[in-house]
Amino acid sequence: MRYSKLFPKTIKEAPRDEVAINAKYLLRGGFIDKLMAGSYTLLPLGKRVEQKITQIIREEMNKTGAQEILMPLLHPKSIWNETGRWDKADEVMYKLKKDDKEFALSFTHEEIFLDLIRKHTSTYRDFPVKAYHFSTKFRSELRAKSGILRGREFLMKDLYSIHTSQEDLDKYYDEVRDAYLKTFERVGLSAIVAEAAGGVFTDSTTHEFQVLCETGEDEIIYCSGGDFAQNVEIAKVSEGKPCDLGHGPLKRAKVIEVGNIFRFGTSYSEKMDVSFTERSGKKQFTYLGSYGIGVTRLIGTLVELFHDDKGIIWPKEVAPFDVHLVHIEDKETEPWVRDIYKRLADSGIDVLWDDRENVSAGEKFADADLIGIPVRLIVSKKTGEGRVEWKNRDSEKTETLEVSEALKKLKS
RNA sequence: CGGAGACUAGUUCACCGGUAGAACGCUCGCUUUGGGAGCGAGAAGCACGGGGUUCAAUUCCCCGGUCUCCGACCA
Repeated sequence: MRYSKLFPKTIKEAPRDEVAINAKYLLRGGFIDKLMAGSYTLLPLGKRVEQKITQIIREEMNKTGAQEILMPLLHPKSIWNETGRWDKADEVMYKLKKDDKEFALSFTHEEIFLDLIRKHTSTYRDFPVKAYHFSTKFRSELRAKSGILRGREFLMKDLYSIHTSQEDLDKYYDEVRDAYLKTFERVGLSAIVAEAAGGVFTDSTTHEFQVLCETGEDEIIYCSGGDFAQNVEIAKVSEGKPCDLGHGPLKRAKVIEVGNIFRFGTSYSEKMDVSFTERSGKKQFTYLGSYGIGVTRLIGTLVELFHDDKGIIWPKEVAPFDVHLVHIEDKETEPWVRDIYKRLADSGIDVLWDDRENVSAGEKFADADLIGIPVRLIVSKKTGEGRVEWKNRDSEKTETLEVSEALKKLKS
């Protein structure tokens, strides 16, 4: 991709009042655009990061046997009345009325998934079913804030699973838990699984995936040995107490919640009459689980965690491009950079080539730092024909390499 | 929804009771090219909306809107 063609360009100054680091850098870098508080467009760069994350999640979900679907966002009032959540979740739901019919914009999909299941299953042989989708969630937050971390409309991956027994649900629940940890690890985050309350979703205890971050809104009490973590909202112990397994005192820390998993048992199935015929011929209610990962929030979290005073430092796995190729303008060197770009692209490397003319070297460096692609390659008179200067975004060290060496290094 | 701050050029800001300035960005020309380049020329704003005070309001006052922060709230 030629940077000269990329829409839009970076912005030198962040909007005046913006405080959240993720908002500042994502807006300045041209990853997102704000329509209103809590409502953002993912621009091409942001969309690329989202696609990288989405693909990782998809791979991990598929490994658990889940299948990808896409459920609607506009829901009739009737389906929400079946579980009583039309009234119970009134605060978070966006509701609309048109020609005397009432609708809600989706803030979750348990009801929709259960409706699917009751229409398309009948016997125990049809279970379990595991389906997920990536789609927008609408939540009427009292106050949208912290940039992309708390929007009124955001992208989420939600997975639903339905089983014929609590044991089967529990087994899959643990599987998803591991898949989530793997997913977060792959995008560059180390998540802590914490016990929490279920809010409008369930009265039973749930698990949240929390990432340590000073700017987070949640707080957990946890053991650094990894055997205990609870959201402070339900924690019955306090920091400083020794943990049971002797890993030293419990700590209290600010965190960002990037995912969560719920076990509903038969509570929703009973209300919606989602049942199956078991071997004996008897009718039984099904067991529901639901599991979410906030995709847009994940992008914001990565920026909060991985940046310096010049810009973003994307983990390799989710960076919008593999390489930021910077050409320091010079007629003589133009064929060199053209050739190098082609060689990189032909080897399947995603390259953002800053081909702008009449833009100083300093400005190109500053933009490269802001955008945060992990590897910066420079082509100039100084590097020489067929050679590039390699610099990792997270280091000050540079080295000049033959293109073939750089290619080898990129492939490894 | 309560509290605080803000709203003036594309952006960041300044000024001011007498209808507006800078920087950056943008356009054109020349010159430049290893950390946000230089010179010259140019385009660009009825000052968030509405009301009030005043001879005169972008400026003071009131109402509304929007944004940011704090709080309450929260998969």
